Amino acid sequence: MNKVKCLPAVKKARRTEFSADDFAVICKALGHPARVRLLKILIDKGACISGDLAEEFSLAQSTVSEHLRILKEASLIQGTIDGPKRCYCVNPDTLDYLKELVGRL
Amino acid sequence: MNKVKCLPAVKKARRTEFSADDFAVICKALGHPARVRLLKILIDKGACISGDLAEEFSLAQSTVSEHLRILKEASLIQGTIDGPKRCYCVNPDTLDYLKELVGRL
DNA sequence: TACGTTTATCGTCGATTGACGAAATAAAAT
DNA sequence: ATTTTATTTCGTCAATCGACGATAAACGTA
Repeated sequence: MNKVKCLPAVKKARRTEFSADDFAVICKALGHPARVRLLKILIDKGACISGDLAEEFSLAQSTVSEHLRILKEASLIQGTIDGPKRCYCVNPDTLDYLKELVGRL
Repeated sequence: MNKVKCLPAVKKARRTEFSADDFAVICKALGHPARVRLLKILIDKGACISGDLAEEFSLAQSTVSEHLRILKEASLIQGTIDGPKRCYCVNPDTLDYLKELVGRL
């Protein structure tokens, strides 16, 4: 069972056949309630400063940062530097890809 | 972050608001490529005997059985006894629920 | 330059996962 | 009733996860 750690070419992968590996990578990243909530907040609010996100959870700042890193590694979100802060937002391509993969189940 | 290990009431949970916990439980179960492939085979073939499933993977039979157990715990599949064999099939309710949750992202 | 603010990374620890072979279980066939 | 077949469960082990506090890094500002 070969490992796939990230989704380097989300756009390319679309419109081809179902990829169990891609789907597993995305699902694994979403296999924790905190990460699902983080993603949902970003979807609903459009974008959020990392600090604001951390306040919504009863988790240490470093833990939230780690969850964000995992979501970013799966290409589900992307972060842009905004001064000393980080502004995170959803990666719509991966979200679309997820919906496409689920639709093909 | 409270833990949710299974989906005891998939049908009831539908048609209500988005549940990050339910979504995380399903995604966690699908966070391994072998389990995604197992589910896909069951979807495409309708139903499969456990032994036939193990042959498609370069994994020990007990490992495949364990993956099937995890899928079953997440209500994604269900198994019925067919003599000494087990016949697994998809649980369409959970699959629909997954599609619904993804649609609400 | 030095300081404060914000976020990422590091090191640690206990818990969980994934894999396997061996043993146990359940039903069918002899 | 014993054996065979099919599958689950158990025990083990290394690897990964999730959480935390402490530290480091990046940036704006005094």
